Amino acid sequence: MLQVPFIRQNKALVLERLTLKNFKELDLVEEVLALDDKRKKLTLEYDETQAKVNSASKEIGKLMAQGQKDEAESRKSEVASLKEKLHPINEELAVTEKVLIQTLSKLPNLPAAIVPPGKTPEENIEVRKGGDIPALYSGAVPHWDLAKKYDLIDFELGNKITGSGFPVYKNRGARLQRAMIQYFLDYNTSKGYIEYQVPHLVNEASGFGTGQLPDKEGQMYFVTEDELYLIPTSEVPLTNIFRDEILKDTDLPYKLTSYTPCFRREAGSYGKDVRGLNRLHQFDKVEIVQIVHPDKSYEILDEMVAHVEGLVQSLELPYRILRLCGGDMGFASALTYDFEVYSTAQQKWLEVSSVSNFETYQANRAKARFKDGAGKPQLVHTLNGSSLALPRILACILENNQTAEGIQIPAVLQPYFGSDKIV
RNA sequence: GGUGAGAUGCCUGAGUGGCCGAAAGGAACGGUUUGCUAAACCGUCGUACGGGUUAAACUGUACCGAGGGUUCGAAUCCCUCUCUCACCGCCA
Repeated sequence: MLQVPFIRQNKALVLERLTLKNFKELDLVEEVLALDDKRKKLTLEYDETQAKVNSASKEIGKLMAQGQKDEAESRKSEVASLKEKLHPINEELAVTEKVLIQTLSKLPNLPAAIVPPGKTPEENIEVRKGGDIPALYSGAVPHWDLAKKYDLIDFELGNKITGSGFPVYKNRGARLQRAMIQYFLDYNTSKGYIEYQVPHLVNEASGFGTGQLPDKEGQMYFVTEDELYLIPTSEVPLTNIFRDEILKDTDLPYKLTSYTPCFRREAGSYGKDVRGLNRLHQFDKVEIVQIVHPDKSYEILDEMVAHVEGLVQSLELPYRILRLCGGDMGFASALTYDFEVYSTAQQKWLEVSSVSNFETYQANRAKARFKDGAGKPQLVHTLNGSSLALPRILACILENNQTAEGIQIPAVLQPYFGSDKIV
């Protein structure tokens, strides 16, 4: 959530930045300010009336102790009339506060100064690229054919057990997935990230804290009976570890990593985008999260991008790093870099990581704070990134490394996989 | 799932209607003492939203798991919910 005092002091900037994010409901800004004014007015009114009640009550107590019953009774009736006023004020205040939060929640985060303008993925800016796109082997086929040929993934079996988008990995396909998880986690922990295993279902407060709720409700699977959501990414449980916490500034930054499956409904996706491993309802991902001092977050964002880049490079895959334009960014993000790897057999780039700085947007929703030098609570900045999402990496390894003799396994994965080739 | 007990500040823990935003101890932080460490001593040690101020000081309101109720007045009494613990049942 944006902070109301900030909106108040920087209204023009807020409107300009929201426009860059291709946000249309600009009237909401004015609405938020009006609601906040109303909230303040009602708060004052309530507090003043309640103060009168409190002091009268104290006096009644004294009068009773002194045996001045008549005087006490008259003060009682005075309090009663004050309380009649109090109830409606209180109710209106509660409604106003609720609507304020609801309205404020509809405003996305403001894009950082260096976010390029644009509405579509075509307008993202390529900031770096690396690796060579290999010449296409003459007998090359897409990964879904390779998966069948080498008996690595059974898509039909997933259809039977659950539905489309829930593939079954088997044999060396399953082994390769496990090898990647292991390697990615080891890579992250070697750079100071603390490994976590977190719940795969979260409550509503957690969904709100990271910005998935209420807006992206349809993206998450919901377990009605227990009112829990299946996580769309481990960002949600990891970041919510810090919800309603006041941290010590000397403990910052917190660096966390976790492997979890991720569940996404992907309602409305269809066609060739969902072929094979390209877009799934359940997939595996290793995530990195940092909780940092506001002064350091952009420096740390760069550090995280470099961290993920090192991981992609070690897999020897052709990649590019994009700075997302305003219109392509996520709701809660202030600046996002996407990593894409090139799938030779499909001849297209596939997103395998998204690294973002949320500044105080999530922290304000989750009330994640630290005590600054003066001992005052201040919102932290939160960042996260995939390191990495597995299915598309798997697709690219299979497609790019295929030869007539089989599929070559990247050197860094071989110790985990137990072999250098799939034949 | 059943039965019983409980939920107070960073922690332990007192508080059963007004003097309680909350005793006491511990931890932590700052300082004094000390050759260093330890000990001792002094001080600080909630959050949110308002008012106020250049900023402070100061000040109002709320919060003792959450929500509601009784009362002039609630941490304290009542109701509902959530969670925790113990025992039983079931079970990886």
